[in-house]
Amino acid sequence: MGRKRLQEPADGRPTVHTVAARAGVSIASASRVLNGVGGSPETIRKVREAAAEVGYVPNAIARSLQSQRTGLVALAVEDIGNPVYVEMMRAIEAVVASSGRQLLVHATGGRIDNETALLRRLANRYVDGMIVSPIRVTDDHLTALTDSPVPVVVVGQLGADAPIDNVRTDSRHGVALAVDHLVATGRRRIGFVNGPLDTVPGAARDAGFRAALDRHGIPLDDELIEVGDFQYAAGRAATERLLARADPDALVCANDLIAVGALHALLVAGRRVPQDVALVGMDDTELARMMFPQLSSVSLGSAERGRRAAELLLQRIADAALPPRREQVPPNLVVRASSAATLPTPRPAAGSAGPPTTHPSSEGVTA
Amino acid sequence: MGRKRLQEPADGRPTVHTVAARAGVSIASASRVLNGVGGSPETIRKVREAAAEVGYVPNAIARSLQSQRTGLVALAVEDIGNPVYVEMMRAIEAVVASSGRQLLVHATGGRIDNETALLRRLANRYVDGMIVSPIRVTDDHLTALTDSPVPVVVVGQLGADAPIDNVRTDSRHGVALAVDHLVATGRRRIGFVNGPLDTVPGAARDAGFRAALDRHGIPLDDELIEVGDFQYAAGRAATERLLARADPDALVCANDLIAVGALHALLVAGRRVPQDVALVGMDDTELARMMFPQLSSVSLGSAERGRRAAELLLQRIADAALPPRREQVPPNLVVRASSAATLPTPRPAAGSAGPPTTHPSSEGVTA
DNA sequence: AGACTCCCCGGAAACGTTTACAGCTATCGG
DNA sequence: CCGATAGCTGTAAACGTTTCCGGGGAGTCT
Repeated sequence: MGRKRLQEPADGRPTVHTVAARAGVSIASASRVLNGVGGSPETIRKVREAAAEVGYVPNAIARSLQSQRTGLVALAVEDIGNPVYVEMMRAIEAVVASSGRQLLVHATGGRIDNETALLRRLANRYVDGMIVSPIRVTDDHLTALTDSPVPVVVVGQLGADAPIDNVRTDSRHGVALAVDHLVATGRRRIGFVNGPLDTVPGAARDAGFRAALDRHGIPLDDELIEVGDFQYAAGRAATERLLARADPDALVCANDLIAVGALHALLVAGRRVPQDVALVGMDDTELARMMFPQLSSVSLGSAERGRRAAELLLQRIADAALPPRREQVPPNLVVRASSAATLPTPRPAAGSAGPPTTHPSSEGVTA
Repeated sequence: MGRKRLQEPADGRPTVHTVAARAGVSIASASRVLNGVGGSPETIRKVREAAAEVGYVPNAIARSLQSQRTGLVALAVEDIGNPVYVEMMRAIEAVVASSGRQLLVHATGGRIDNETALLRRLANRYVDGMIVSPIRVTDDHLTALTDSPVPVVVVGQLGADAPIDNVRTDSRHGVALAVDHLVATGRRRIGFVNGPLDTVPGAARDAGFRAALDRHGIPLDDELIEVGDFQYAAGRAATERLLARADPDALVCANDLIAVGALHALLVAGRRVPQDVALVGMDDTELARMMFPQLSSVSLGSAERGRRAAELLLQRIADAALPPRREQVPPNLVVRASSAATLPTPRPAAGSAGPPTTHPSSEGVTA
């Protein structure tokens, strides 16, 4: 039994060679049995036995090299602490795990160079595919996306013509839902706390807010608009600035973190929510339900978008020849205590673009 | 120039063979140049040029197979939505990234089988090391940990004798800090909302609470103790149950999510915080600062523990022969508005185990 | 009984990289 | 002028797996 090459690595971990030698079969047979394809009952027994005895576990890297797939899928988001991404991640992880793959998470911090570097690194094939949710999109991004050698799915807006799988929502319309609701419940001095205007969601929400006010014939008051970034602290600070110069009776916030900051600022300033100021957040994360009062929020279907993105990605991994697809998840206003209709003269909604679907709030305000 | 094997893969992506052929050198020379080791000026030029022309990117998997390291580090935690793990993850990611590696995140959902499966899967070497923060520890765990073929660092308590790198805190003492503080500010009917007692942190915190009351000579009232799991909803429900049968003047919660749930329940029940009930959470996550009033919380140094764990792991990856180490991060009470001393007869702390270090709260209660 | 089919098995190639080894050239010192 | 040395280069092995292919044995059908 002359063996051609060293079969036992110095670190003593068993390989398929070890198992084969011990079972007295060829590595080909061993491999076949271990993969459950073929093998006579006798060899199956011998190989299984030998594998169990030496505690054989196949090496994932060697397998990947051979099969040209790693079983890994990456997700790149700006901020892993933002609950909206947590929800998205959970949904993605569920789909990815059910396909027997694992999820690799990158936090980009929203830095462009970081993101493109990540995309370019895809070329080394450490991962089978990637889901990315950029908040800023540059040309550099687009080229990196289009000539990525592994499948990429984008969550969020993208240039209309880019031939890249893409699942988006309509946050313009989302803001409109919020404004419609506030107007319908009698609010008129509606403020807006947004994220940076040079981000895709920031710009879309700004446009949505202006359009919605316009549609209701409410003149735009720049004093009622503030901008920070998409974080709690910025939301709170922005709201403090806004309150220092204006007196809103309602506030729309570009995401839930900002809304939580705004709530804090409002309460510190002695405003009652919703009696003095109604508050509507965006993303409808679990954070909205944790607050007191619970926050109304426009769901942008983050979990659903995540789920769809993961499915698109898996399909594309399975078949690279698929045409690029684009899916859209509609926004959906969830009304809770923070914008309950407590103004003296609430009027029924009129002329709003489609009746907002509302989930019943689990609780009202306890006065 | 007869070539021995097919050099151009069907998918047309360049390999080191492509580059070598194009540059007119051997693959060994090409590899050497691309790795920046050796090569004459002339070959360096030719190879660099050829690589640039074909857009060569080395294949990470093949490299891993050869070098026996993947450049990946895994983190397994129960719930990726819990802000305490987000903070820990951020710290770990920072360390890991600065070593040129990437972080792979697993959510175990606290299910034992899930966790041990993950540990056993390590045997296939898809990752260079792993940080795991189990909330339950079984014998199965321990054996899986000890005979893991790749380095593992545990964040959290572990059997005293287990020869595994381990960074822990003293949450018993953490609870004591909270109780001391509440007693010192005049509270006597101190309730406790804990997580499951069959988890390591749950058991430790329970023991800490009982010991602290005992130390202060306060009789234990089982009516004032409730148990849920470590989530917001459970904390809220548990607090509702507690309030239905008892009348605490303070509440210690086993983590911040529970504390947020408790705050919600208290406010819904019409109790003022901190005037009627003082509230102290645990973990000191950003959530504590987001609430109104801001929550006092016992920091267990999650970021610090994460950072240390990552460093231990990297060191062990570099040198497997290191003796097992154990590090400890002390808890630290941060007092904020939710437990401000507003009772009529606050007395100074006496006999408490070491003066609690307190960060000044960024704001008081606005009455 | 012979031919054909089916299945099982082992050798060897392949995935794409790094690297030990040996051969070669050129330079330098004696 | 010759031997040693240093530096570069190419061949080939190695990492651990899967899979193609050809050979052989057993079973079946004609």
